[in-house]
Amino acid sequence: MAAAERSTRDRVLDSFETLLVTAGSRAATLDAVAADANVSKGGLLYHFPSKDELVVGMLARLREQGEADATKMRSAKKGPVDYYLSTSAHTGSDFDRALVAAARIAQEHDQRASEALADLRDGWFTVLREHLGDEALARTIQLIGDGLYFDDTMGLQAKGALTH
Amino acid sequence: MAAAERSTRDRVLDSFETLLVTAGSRAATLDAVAADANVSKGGLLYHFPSKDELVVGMLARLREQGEADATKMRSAKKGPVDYYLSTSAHTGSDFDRALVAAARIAQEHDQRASEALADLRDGWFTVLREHLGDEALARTIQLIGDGLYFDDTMGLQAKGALTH
DNA sequence: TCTACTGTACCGGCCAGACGGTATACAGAA
DNA sequence: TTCTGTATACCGTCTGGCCGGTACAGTAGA
Repeated sequence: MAAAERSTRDRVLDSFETLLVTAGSRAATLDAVAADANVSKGGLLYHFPSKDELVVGMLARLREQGEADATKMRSAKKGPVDYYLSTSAHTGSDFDRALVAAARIAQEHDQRASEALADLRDGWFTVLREHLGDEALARTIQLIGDGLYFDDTMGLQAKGALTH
Repeated sequence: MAAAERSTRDRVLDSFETLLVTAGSRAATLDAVAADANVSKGGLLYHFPSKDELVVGMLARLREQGEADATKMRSAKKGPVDYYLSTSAHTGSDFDRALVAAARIAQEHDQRASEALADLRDGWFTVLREHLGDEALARTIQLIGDGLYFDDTMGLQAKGALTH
């Protein structure tokens, strides 16, 4: 208990994301989230008064993570393209999980989630275009990244990966 | 009622897919599907004794559509690559809808749906590799197609599309 | 008469959310 | 330094509604 001093609030969001990713939105019920986060239902609802607030909180955290990622991408040793493609495939990071979780929410026609994801993609695209100086090429790189990401989140796994 | 003589069974599957795609799996309830298909709940359960059977029926139809698509791809005028990429972005076809619907189901960790999707992708890959004679290139083309597809199903829309 | 339904009535479980507690910490007053 | 008040961070139960599924009686057309 000394290390890993994660707040209840963060633990709840972690569990919400994990359930969304591993079991789908149907399974991500308040009870399930509370149980996974080792909080009572009442405790969960203290931090997030409704399920909708849980979504809002998750997306807010995603945006923070996204800004941090864009910064890392800009200053990556091997350059933004390599960074982008190598992190498009599943890395198992918290950011990854948040991304997939947001995608699940977006599918239930949630406007805010779709916007958050679109904004993230815009951010990456901006960095790629700045670096490459070519809009069409930047778009193609992004499509390949999307493809890698897609294959991975779908559990399809592209065997002959482009990266490495 | 003269034209569009679609069977009740097919109409139910259509509605199930449509609801999955446009509103997510949470919204695709038996009641909602029945209402959308203009069938009573009893009528729906006459054709599909359980929700699970609805999934099975949907995947069976998807596989049929998939085989037809691979055949069309092989004999496409402008070649398989053009056909593949131009149909990766949303075409609004029944096949498209079935594909996205299956992806929604797959996300709720449904093994059968994941398998059906993986088999479809294998089929496309085989055609691409046969035509191109290059495994790595075929894989890259498929990734770009996945990217286009991903962007589209996520409602992100790649503005400077490759297939314009 | 068989198929393909309609419509209604029901049930058990699950789910979001409401609500009434409880434990702890800290602050100011006496 | 003890008493009182208040805020924070929870716990656990309850309720009303929805969802999947059952049951069954009826019916129109081939």
